[in-house]
Order: sequence, then C-alpha cells, then structure tokens
Amino acid sequence: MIKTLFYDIIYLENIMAEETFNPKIDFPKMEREIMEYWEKEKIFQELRNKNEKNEIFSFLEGPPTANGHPHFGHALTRATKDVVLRFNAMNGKNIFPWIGGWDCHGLPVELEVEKMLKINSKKEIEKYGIKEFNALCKESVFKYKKEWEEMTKRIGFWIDLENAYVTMSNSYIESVWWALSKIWNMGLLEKSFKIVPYCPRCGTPLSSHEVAQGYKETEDPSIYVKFKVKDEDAYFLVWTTTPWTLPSNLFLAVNENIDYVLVNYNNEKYYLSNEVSKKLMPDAEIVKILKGKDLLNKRYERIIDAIPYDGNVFYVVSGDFVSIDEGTGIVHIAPAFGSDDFEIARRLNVKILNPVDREGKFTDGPWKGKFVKEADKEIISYLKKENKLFKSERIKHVYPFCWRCGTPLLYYPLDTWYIKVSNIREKLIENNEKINWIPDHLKHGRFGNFLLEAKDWALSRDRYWGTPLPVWKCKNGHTFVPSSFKELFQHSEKVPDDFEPHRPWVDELVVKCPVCNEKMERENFVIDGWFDSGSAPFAQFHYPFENKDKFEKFYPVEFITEAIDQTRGWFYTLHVVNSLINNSNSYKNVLTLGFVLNERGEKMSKSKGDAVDPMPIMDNLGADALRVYIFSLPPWKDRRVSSTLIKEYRSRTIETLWNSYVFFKNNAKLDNFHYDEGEITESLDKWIISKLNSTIKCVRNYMEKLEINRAMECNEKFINDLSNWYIRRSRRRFWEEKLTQEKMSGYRTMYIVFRDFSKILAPFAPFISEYIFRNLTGEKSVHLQDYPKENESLINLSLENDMQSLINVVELGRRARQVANIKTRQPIEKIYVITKDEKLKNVLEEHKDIIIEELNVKEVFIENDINKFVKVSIKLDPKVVGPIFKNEIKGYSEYLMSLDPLELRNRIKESGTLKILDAEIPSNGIIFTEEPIDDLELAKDNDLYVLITKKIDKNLLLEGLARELVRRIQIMRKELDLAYADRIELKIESIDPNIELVLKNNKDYIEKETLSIFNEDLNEGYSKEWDIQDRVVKITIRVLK
RNA sequence: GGGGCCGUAGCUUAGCAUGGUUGGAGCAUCCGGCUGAUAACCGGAAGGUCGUCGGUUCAAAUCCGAUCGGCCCCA
Repeated sequence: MIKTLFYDIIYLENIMAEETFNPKIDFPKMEREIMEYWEKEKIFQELRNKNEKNEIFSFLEGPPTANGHPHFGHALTRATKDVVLRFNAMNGKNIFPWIGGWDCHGLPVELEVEKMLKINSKKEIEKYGIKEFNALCKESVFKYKKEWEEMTKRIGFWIDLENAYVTMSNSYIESVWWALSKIWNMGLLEKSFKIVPYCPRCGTPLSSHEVAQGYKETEDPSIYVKFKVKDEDAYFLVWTTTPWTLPSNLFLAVNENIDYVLVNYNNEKYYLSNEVSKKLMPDAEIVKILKGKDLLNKRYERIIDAIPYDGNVFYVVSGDFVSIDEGTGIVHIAPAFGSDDFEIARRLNVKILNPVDREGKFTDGPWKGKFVKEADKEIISYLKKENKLFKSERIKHVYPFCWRCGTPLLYYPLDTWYIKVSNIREKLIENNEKINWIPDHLKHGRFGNFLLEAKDWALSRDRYWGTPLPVWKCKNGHTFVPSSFKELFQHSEKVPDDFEPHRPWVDELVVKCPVCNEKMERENFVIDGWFDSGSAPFAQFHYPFENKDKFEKFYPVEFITEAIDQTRGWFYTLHVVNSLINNSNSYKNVLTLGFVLNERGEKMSKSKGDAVDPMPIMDNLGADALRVYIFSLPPWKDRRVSSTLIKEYRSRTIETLWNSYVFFKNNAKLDNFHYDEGEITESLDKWIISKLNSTIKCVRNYMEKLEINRAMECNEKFINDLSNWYIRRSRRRFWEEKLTQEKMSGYRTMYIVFRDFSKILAPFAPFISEYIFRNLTGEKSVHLQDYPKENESLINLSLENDMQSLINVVELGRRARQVANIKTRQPIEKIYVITKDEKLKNVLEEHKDIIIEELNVKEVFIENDINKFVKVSIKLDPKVVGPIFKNEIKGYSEYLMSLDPLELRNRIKESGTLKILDAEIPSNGIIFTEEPIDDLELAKDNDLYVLITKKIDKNLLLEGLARELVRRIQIMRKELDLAYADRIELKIESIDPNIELVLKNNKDYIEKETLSIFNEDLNEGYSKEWDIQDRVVKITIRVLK
C-alpha cells in the first residue's frame, strides 16, 4: 500500500526519491534546505563563473548602513534587485561586479556610539579621545551586519557579501580623496561663510539633501510683534515663528512693489500689507495706503535691547523675497539666522549679531545659557510685558529637524566647505537626459526639478567619524589637497606604522607645504557621508589606483534600484559626484521603489519603532511568498504589508503551482513515466504548450522593460490556466489504467511545462522553482539554466482563442443548469449551442467531448439559428416612448405587437432606430425578450447561446443517482485515507425502489468509478448512512487485501 | 506657498498614454455546485456617486480646469 501523507519530506537527500508527494508542504523548511544546498554546492559561485566571459550587465548596490536593523523596506529593495539580476544572469549576462557594499561613515554611527557611552556632546567625545571614539565607531558599523547578511540570504538575494565594498576602508577613502582633489583642481571646492542648516546637538551643518530628509510637521509659536516707528506714533507689525531671533534683529524688510496700509486699530496705528490687514483686522480704519518703497529707510526702535550692538541698523530695507503669503508683509531680519537676512547684511556691509553659541544657547543677555527654542516662551512673555506683542498663537507647520537625532535645526552662520554644484547645473541636467527613470515622471518631475535649483553642496562636517577632508593649509595661505596617500606622504614627516586615513591620524600627521615648506594644518573636518556613497562607482574598485579595466567595463552602471527617498539622497549624490568626476551620468536605468507602509497605511519608520521585521514573515510563509507578493505590485507604488495579503497571494500562485506539480508527479509515478521526446498529440496539450510559450514571451518582454509586476501577472495567469483548466480537464485521462497515448502526451506536456515554467519563475521565486526543477530533472540547479526563449511555432493564438470560447460555452452551460436548478451531477439529455461564427462551430464540434464531460450531458448540437429555440417577444418601454407617442401609445403598441419581432430586431440592428408608421423609435425604446421554448433553459453571452433540456427521464435520473452514490463512496474512501489504486468491497442498502434499480442497472459504472466489487455479504467494514435526495442509503466499504 | 504621485467594491487592485459595447479581477460575504489536486476549484448574487465639482465631446474612470483627501518632496 502506498502511503499518501508525507509531512516530512527529506528534501535534499531524497530530492529525486520517488516519493508520493503531499500538497501540504512546509515552504519555509523547503527553502532553508534549498539555501543550504546552494551554499554547499556553491551554485552562486558557479553561476558567476559560467557567465564570466559574457556581456556585462553592471549593477551597483546602494550601500546600506549596517548599524540598524534591516526592515521591510530593505527586504523590498533586496528582492527587487535580485529578481532583475537573476533574470539577466539566466540570460547569460555577466552581472558585474555583483558585490554588496556597506556605508560606514557618518552621524548615525557616531550617535550609536554616543548613546552607548552615554555621552551627548562633542566636548565629551574629545574628552573620551577621538582615536578611541572612532575605534568604537568602526566596531559599531557592523553591529547589525550579521542580521543584514541573514536577511539577504534568507530572501534569496544572491550577492557577494564577502567582497563587498566598504566605505571606511583605506582604499575606498583614497579614491574619495582622489575625487575631492580633482574637484579642488577644477576650482569647485571652496570654503565660505554662509548661513547653513545646522544641528546644534551634533554641532555640524547639514547638506540640503540631508535637510530634505528631516522635514516634519511641528508646532511653533506664531507671534505678531509691534516694532515702534521712530518719531511717529505707529508700529510696524511683524510676524515671526522664531522669537529667539528677535534679540538679533537688525532690519525690517518690505517688498517695494506690495501695497501697504497704515491702519488705526484699537487706538493704535500699524503698518502692514494691505492684503494682510483685511484678514487680520478687517474692521480697522485705513489711514493711508502706500507702496513698500515709501516705507524704505524709516527707522524704528530696537525690539529687544539686550545685547550690545554698534552699527547703522534698525531701519526698513528692501527685499524682493518678501511676500504676503505668510506674515504681515514686513519681515524681521536677523542676519545671523537666515540666508536672505545674511545677504542683506552683506549688501549693507554691517556686521552680523550672533549671540548664540554652537550648542544653540544664548551667550549674552537675559537668556544667557538657555537653548534658543526654550527661550522662545520667555521672550514672548517679555514682549507681552513690554506691550510689544500684538497677537500670540501657535501654528502647525513643517520645519526641518536633524534627520538623525531629531533636534530642530537652526540656520546658523558658519565657515563651511562647499562643492560648487550650482556651477555645473547645466551638466547635471544634460546628464539626466540620458537616464531611464522608472517611473518616468521622476526624470523631469521630482529629480529634474531638484537639479534645476541644485544648491552648492555643504560638504564639511565638524565631526569625527567620516572620510577626513583632505585639505591642508599653511600660514602663507597655500592649500594642499593630495590626490593620493602617496602624494600626502611625500610631504609628511614620519608616517606612523598604524596610520589610517581617519581622524586623529590625519590631524596628527606633520605635513609640510609643497610650495613653501611651512608646517600645514588640516582643515579638521570630515565630509558628508553621502559623498562617500556617491563615489561608489569608482571607489568600490579603488579606481584610479587599481582596476582601471574593471571600472571602464562597469561604468556607467546599467541598473540601480532603491526606494524613492534616494531621489534626493543617493541617486542625487551619485549623479553629482560622477557628473563632476566622470563628466557623465553614472547610471542608465534607475528603478525607484515605493515605501512600505504599515497596516494603517502610514510610512514605517525606525524612529517610530513600527518598522516590520521581514524575517518572521519569511519564517512563517516563506521567502518566495514574500517575493512574489512584492513583485505583484507596481514597484514604485507604496504598499501595505500584512501576512494576510502575502498569504492570499501565495495561495493563488505558489501553492497552486505546487498542487499542480504534486498532481503530475503522483500520477506520473504510478505510471512509471520517464520523459521522452515523443509526440504531443492532444489539442489540450498543444494549448497549454502554446500558453507556456506565450507566457515566456510576455515575461521576457516585461522583464526587459523592468516592468516586474506585469511579468509577475503573466506568471500568475499561467498558473491559473495550468491549474484550473489544463489540469482539471486532464484529470480523467490520467485515471485510465493503461498508459495510453493520450496519457503519454499529457505527461510529456506536463514535464515540459513544469521544467520550463520553473525556469521562468526562477528569478521570481527562486526556491520553489529550484525545488521543482531539480526534483523533475535531477539537474544541478534551475539557476544555471538558460532563461527560456519562446518558440513562436508553438504559439497558436487561434487555439488559445478557441479554448477560451470553449470555456465560455461550458460556463454558459453551467449557468443554464443553475437557472434550471439541475445540479451538475444529474445528467441531462441535450445541449444546444448556437453561434453564427463558423470557426467557433468547428472548434466546438471538435471538442464536443469536453462539453459533454464538463456539463454532464448526453448529446451536444451546434446550431446557428437561435430562432428555432426561442420565442422573441417585443414591447415598448413607456419611459422612453411615452414622450414621443403621448396618449397614442396604446395604438402603436398594438400595431407593433402585430409585426414580426425578428424582422423588427434586424431592422433596428441595421439602422439603430425603428420607423413605424409616421414615428421614429430609438433603439432603447423597444425591449426584446427571448423566452426559450419547450423544456429548454437558456443562457447567453452576446451572440453565443447555450440551451439545455430540462426533462429528466427515468434513465437519466438513475444515472444521476449512481453518480450520487459514487460521490459518497469516494468521500468514504478518502475518509479511510485510501490510496488511488486501492480496491474495495462494497455494499449498498436502501429500501428506495430507485436505488434498487440503480444497483441493478448501473452496477458496472459504480464498480469502475470506485475501484470496487459489490459484495452482498459484506457485514463489516466502514459503514455510513447517507441521505440522497430524501432517500436513506447505507453504504459499507472494506479494503480488499 | 511651490512641485510630484495617488484616490476605482469592505480589502488588494486592472483599465487611463491612444476617450467608444454592460468598468474587469482576486480576497472576504451570501446562495448553489463540483471534487481521486482538496485549507483547492466552478457558477451565481450582492457590493462601484470610478474622491468631489465643472468643462471639452455625439460619447469621459480615461482629456482639461478647479477642489477635497492621502503620501512624498521643496521653500
């Protein structure tokens, strides 16, 4: 006896074992074993070697920072990278260099270490020691590396992690220095004093793309402040959300072209913009209307006279940035804390007033020592007390915060190193034209717009753990930017043995000026970590010091993909760095992925702590399940993730495929089938082969265009066709005991289908396809196969269409049965299919057997005249026709009834309207109904009609009962867990005369269907009482030994 | 304030570029059926103001404008 239930298949050792499979498969377990197999047999390595000499498909891994947990978004990018790379590898492309990468430097790492050391300021870091601190940073970088590697492996992302590039390595840094030196030589690296977004906690400025990461909605004070006009009984009304900048106020600015008013409001006079006054104080009395330029040079009294300042200030200046969208049309200018403000001070040549230190605390005045944002409240109450406050509210608005530590940023005056990106804007825009963006709106939308106003890149960071800025200066004003370690060492006194290109080694190095031989000091900054990752195309190869050939083969990168936030992150810095260094676009195709949203449809974030861990999902449902779900949705769309959704999609795809495979495998095993290249004779077989080839064509086509979700849709449809039509339609022929020609044709077909489809699916679901492929063929790995290419000669579109029509007919037949309330198990006498399509008629004639079987009918007739079977009747729709005929409607109606409805219908079909007597009736004014004649039931779809006979005679009734009995016996077999081929003894008892007749007339049929022999004397065994259409029947069965 | 994307059934979504039968699926619900692949499958029902308003057109989910809502980005 063959056992049917195998819950623990030993996958690897017995992968070819001729076990009977059970559809219940433990996907995660199977996947883990496949993973081990890949590792043991070094399949990935073999694939790389296999394609080594082939055409290159270059790929660059956007380096993750390995000091945080990998979350779902990372799983998404990794799966997406993998499906594209595997697809191309199977197409023989040499994926190059197919290595991972790690982003090591930067604030996030420092923050982790600070947290660990329980310190919170730069002073404390320096006290702790930069060398020691950086050593901890270096260690911390790979804190989560193992987790990342596990996730990468688990999701089936094939990439070389052992040889991954590492941005903190000496060679990487040397390449970055080379790039910076090149930029210096181009004259595009410079230091200047500017107002920059600055994080007071981290003590460092941030670049525009970093600031862009940190905008958040927040609540701030919104106050209207009264600036007393000098020698005039009036105030300037000024609005601000940063009260702490008021002590540093030096000017007020107005727009010369805006209309202003002087109003009288609550017995005080105010200047403000006309527009704003209408909203803010609608009932105020307007004293005077004037232009902005009339206000220029008016002097005012200092708002908060707390910090000494000497200079010609406190008057109204012009600023074309002033608008009436926000505020009052009069803008308070504190040159230390805004770039427009700073420009004014520079223009008027006054010195700026900055009473705030690098930690964001007041250095002077009554709020000395207070963090500025905390001083806001006290400043507001001070203003109130002084009667200088017109109105005080709070508003919600978006404000930038430090993207890492969450501290509100200040705009702060600093000496900072810049890359003059604005100088190469044209180049950036030009190079962008050569990039294929997916989705394409990004090209001229979000990304293109960003390039149009590309800002200078604030490069330097006043921090410790990063690529040191390779700039040395001597007291004679010479600057030295070495382009290699060699060049640096040539000008250095004794380089320590343990030198590495990090702080503090670089600071301690004694460097002599190449020009005047004076001692040089390094500009003790590190650089923005985004410059590191933007340098990856060349720095990963230690170019130009090594691997010139590799770099040249590689560049520009064929394909990159990351989430959409990288538009202003990595995609941008790659573009900028390489436009500078290599004068071209650095990537050709960029696939931009949407975010992963939580159950509520919100963005998941590390800081909120609601990031979903992909590992448990893969442990429960499998990596393939996760992958195919990911691939089923447009990559760039945001998506919600939940086990339910993944599970649902899995059941429709992977599980269905597996069930189909089990069906094939188990039947083929019973027949001891071995694949030969014999003939495929059956048209159903030819149909699925045609579908297979169409699917190959479809998947290839979409994958080449990186339309992964469409490719996945083709896969999904094929699985559905295979399972729900091909296999269902094929079941009968595999029950034949003999190995018939039809059976062989089917086995060959299924072998080809599973063999080729596992290849098609391999990039998408690498585990299950590997499992099926190896189990089927015994070959080493599906991933070492060539990706299938469609065979056009096997694609038969007319066959595909015909089959669809046949499916339609069967569905209509079922509908007719349902309307007539005749269950499928009850055979019916005749079915008429009516169509005028000659070709379809031939198809149906050819496949009558399928219709007979699917619809359980004795005879099928294909006809072309529906009028033989229906009575067409006609009536007017009073709603439409009423307004035309008014009270004569009855007469028209009677006249119409007297006409031949068929002829009327034809006339309407031809002309769209109907002219009768003197009137014209629109086509929707007449309702035709078709009633089937005699004992028929009708179902129709467009011009295709299916009619069934409803009359059930005695023989049919008995046959139906026989099927009912068979069905019951089959259930009992199943309940006993019998194998397909087990034979049984059978006894059926009932007092119902019809059941007795069935036993007499349909004995052979029952025995054949249930592999049984009647035995009147069977008194023991498995026994059950059934109710079959109100007839009590007792069935007993026993296995025959 | 500006830019981009999105809004279709309870949920996940196709269709929109190139306007044209009755807006397709899947899940969930209900009714019925089938079953020697079986936590599968088939038929049917119910469920849609295609976010809203307006315009263009013989005809709009589709094109245009406005507006509301969500997300992302910029200032």
